[in-house]
Amino acid sequence: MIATLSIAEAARDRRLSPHTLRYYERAGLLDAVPRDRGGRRRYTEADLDRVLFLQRMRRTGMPIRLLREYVDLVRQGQDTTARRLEMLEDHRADVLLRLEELQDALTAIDHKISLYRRETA
Amino acid sequence: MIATLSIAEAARDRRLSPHTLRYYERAGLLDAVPRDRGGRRRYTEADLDRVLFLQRMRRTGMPIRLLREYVDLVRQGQDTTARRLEMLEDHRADVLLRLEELQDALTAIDHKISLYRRETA
DNA sequence: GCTTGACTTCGAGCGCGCTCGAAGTCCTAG
DNA sequence: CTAGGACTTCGAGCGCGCTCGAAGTCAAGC
Repeated sequence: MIATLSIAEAARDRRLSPHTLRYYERAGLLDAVPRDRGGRRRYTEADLDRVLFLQRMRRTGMPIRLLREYVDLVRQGQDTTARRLEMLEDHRADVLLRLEELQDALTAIDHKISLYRRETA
Repeated sequence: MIATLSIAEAARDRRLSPHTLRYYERAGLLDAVPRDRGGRRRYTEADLDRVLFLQRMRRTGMPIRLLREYVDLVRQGQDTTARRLEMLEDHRADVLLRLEELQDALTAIDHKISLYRRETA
């Protein structure tokens, strides 16, 4: 038998709150999480993988709305892969742009820091 | 005489809205912008430089609250440079962290994209 | 049987960063 | 003198992504 996790365990595992896990489910980002006899959620490895994916996308700025769209496509099955690929490529371009922005800002910050260091010394 | 810009010009120049420029001023992020006889703002180069700085910091996720704190330190003068340096270093660490996150996500996205490409082909 | 505590659903609330719109002022051109 | 348009202030509103709390349920341990 495979191990499943309670919401508290899953939350600890993925370093987010049970509130957020329920919110993601409500928001349509997780397929109906299986329940035990008492109606409590039992997270499977697949659920946790999905959460990991969501976290990565969220951290890189993909909005919930688009994530829901993507997840809906996954639910609709095989013939949506082209559209999903397109979404991933779009997001990839976004990430590259933000990488550039961060690099640019890093340069500026470093410049300013070195000015301050000189001044303070 | 040095050129100054109206709010519309400044906004165009910095690619943000007049609303946002006023908001930044209200939020204490810009020193009182000089006005013409009619009470309308005239942005100096120094103002635009400040805006550029703010934009860079905002784009890299520094909250308005911290920016106000920083700007307040600038207003307080020379003996706050140590604290300002500290803030910049803190933010720098943040940026590095987010760079790592982005890189990590990029790898994951690329992996997923290549899976989709294989599947679609 | 009773308590405890981790869970459930639901709707409301919050902090952030704008974004907008109403109402008024002022300069310029005709 | 008038109309137009770009500005002003002010407060309210909005979209996002959680975050929280109330009220109820359920299973386990004593």
